[in-house]
Amino acid sequence: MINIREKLAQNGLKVTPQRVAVYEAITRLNNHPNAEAITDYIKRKYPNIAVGTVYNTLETFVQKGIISRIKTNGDVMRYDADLNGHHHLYSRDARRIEDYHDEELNQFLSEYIRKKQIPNFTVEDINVQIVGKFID
Amino acid sequence: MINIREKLAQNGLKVTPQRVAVYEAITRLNNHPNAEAITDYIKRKYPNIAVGTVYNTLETFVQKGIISRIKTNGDVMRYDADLNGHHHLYSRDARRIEDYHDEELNQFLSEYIRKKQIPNFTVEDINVQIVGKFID
DNA sequence: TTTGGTGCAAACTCTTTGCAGGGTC
DNA sequence: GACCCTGCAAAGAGTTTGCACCAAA
Repeated sequence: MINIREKLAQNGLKVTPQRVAVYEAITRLNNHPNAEAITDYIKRKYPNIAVGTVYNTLETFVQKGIISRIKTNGDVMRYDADLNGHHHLYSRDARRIEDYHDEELNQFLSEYIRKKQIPNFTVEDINVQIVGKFID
Repeated sequence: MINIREKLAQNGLKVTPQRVAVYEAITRLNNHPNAEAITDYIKRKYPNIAVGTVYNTLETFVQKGIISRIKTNGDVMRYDADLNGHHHLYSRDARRIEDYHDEELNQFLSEYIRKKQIPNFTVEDINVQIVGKFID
């Protein structure tokens, strides 16, 4: 869990209530929310926040590496505040996305890919999507 | 390489020039094209095809399992006609997506995940996204 | 004749952008 | 005051939908 105020400062970004709220919304919601869910959440506390601000903030955060975008089926953009290497479980339609932490898998994959040496490509990150059915 | 006419028939879909064209566009372009690229490609041959038709067709194909959607950063929907288990190399901004075939990796992953038994989840498919830099 | 499927255009959703106002160093 | 950030509203891009027409079984 990072301190968002410090993180903003480190990146030369002003610490504003909106930015803090956006970051907190993502961590609290922790369902890899989209911009709408984030905005709704924040509006409970700051009813005046503008969607434009939310989108701008999210984009800034992604650029600075404070959060990351999660790959979806292309319908909406979704965000993740957890930057520790982890993977995701997807429902078939990709509406539901949950974390899958597996250090053993991480180890194996980075080692495997390092050895494999993909031609004309420099690997920066490896993400596993496990698609299937959630059983509740 | 499947025979699209047969495939359509098997799925109770009428064999129309548009449907065949959409399928061929995806295989020919083979850059995991979006609807726009597919439409542009088809228009060279059938200038009258409607975008609505392309979208409808793509959705139908995905539902029937004739093609699949590729996960993106949420900007646009992109499609893949190759249903054989394979993975993808992504540029950081996810604009460029290339195939990564690796049977050894497939073997390992399906075996690994099978053994691992993720609670409350039935695995149907595993996809690895390798994010990094293409060197041309 | 009934049932899809297509073209066209309008509608809708999600995201980006321009601009005026406000806060902060 | 210069700069950055925000709210608001409009614009833009991508996708979906409704409807009339057409073609094939």
